[in-house]
Amino acid sequence: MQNNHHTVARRLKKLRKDKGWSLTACAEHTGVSKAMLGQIERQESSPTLATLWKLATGFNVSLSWLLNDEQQPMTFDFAHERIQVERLLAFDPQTQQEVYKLCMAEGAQSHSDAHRRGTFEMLYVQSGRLDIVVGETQVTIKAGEAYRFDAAQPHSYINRYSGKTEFLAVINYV
Amino acid sequence: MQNNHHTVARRLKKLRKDKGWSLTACAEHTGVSKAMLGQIERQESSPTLATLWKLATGFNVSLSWLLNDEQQPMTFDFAHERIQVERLLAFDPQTQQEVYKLCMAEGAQSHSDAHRRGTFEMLYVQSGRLDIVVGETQVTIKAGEAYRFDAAQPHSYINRYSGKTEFLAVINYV
DNA sequence: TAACAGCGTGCGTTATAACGCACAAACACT
DNA sequence: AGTGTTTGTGCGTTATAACGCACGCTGTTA
Repeated sequence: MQNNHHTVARRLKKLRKDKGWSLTACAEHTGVSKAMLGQIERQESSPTLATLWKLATGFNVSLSWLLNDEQQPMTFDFAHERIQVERLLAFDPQTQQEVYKLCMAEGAQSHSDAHRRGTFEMLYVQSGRLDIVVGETQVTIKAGEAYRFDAAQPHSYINRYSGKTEFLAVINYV
Repeated sequence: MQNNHHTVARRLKKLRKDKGWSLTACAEHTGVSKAMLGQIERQESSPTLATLWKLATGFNVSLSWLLNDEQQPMTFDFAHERIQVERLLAFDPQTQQEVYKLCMAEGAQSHSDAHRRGTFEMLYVQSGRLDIVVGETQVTIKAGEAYRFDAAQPHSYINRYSGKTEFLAVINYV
C-alpha cells in the first residue's frame, strides 16, 4: 500500500490499450491533453484529482477502481463447472432485457463470448464473492456489491470464494 | 459520478476532526503542508495523486476509501416509513441505468411518481416479500423472485411482510 | 521512392498545486 | 488588563501539472 501511482499508470495504459485508443483518441474521450496522458503513463507526473476524475468518467470506470491496487492473479482452472442457472425474467423485446440468477460452486467458472455491440451486463452478488474477467481487466465483487460492464467482449465469471456464490445477472441488449 | 472531489474535501475534514487533529498536527502526520490542507478542505485546490497518497497513509485509511464515491446508505424515516436506500451503481449516461439496494422495515411503504416515458424498473427480492402497486395493478413478489414494470407511471413499494424486506431495484431510463 | 497519415514524445508557456512564513482571531493562564 | 499558545487563513515564491504545438518515427498507399 504505497507509491501506487505506478499502478495507476499501468492500469490507465492497459485500459487505453484494451479499448484500442491512441493517446489522441483518449484525449478526446477524457478531456485530458495527449501530452499529459503520455506523461502520466510514463509516471513523469502525478495527476490531479480533477484529471483523475476526467479519466475515470472518460473510461467509464469508478475512480476507486482506477486506483485500486489489488494485483490480480489470472489463474484459470478448468475443473468441472458446477453452475446452476435460473431464468427469473425471460427476454422481453420491449425492454430488451433478461434476468438470470446464478449459483456457482466453489472453484467453478463460466465463460461467455462477446455479445453484440452495445450489450451490457449488471451483476449483483447476493452471497459469496465473484471474480469477473472482462477483456484484460479483472474485478472482484463481494456480497452486496454490484458491477456493470460492457458485454460486447468476452467475459468470464469465476468463483474463487471458499463456498458457493449466488449472484444476479441483468443483461441489457441494444 | 461527477465533480466529487467535494466529497474528498468533506471526508478529509471529517476524518481530521474525528481524530481531533488541528491543521498543523495533520500536516505533521501526513507530510502535507498546513496551508495546502486548508486549501483542499475549502476546495480551493485539487490535490495531486501523490498528496492524496500522503493523506491516505497519514490517516491510515486506504486511498480507495478516501475518495469512495459510494454514498453511505441514507435512511428515511417519514412517519412510519423506515427505508434504507443504498446506491450500488450510480447513473451511467452510457447505459442509462442505475442500481439501488433497498431495505424496508415491516409495514414501510414508499411511493415514486411517474418517471419519464420509456423508463422501466426491474425488482429482485433478496429476502422478505414485497408488494408493488403500479397503476391499477398490484403484484406480490417473494424472496428469489423478480419483476419488471413500466416506470412511466406512479408506483409504490409496500412491505406487508412480517419482517424486513431487502430488494434490488434496477432502473433503466430511455 | 515519395507522400501521407497516425502514433508517441520533447519543448516552451501557462495555470496552479505545494510550500514556508507571517498574520489575525480565539482561547488559555497568569 | 498582558502574555503566550494554538487555531485557521492570506501572501509570495517555487515546483510542477496541464496545455498547445511541432518534431521524429513507423506503417500504409500511390
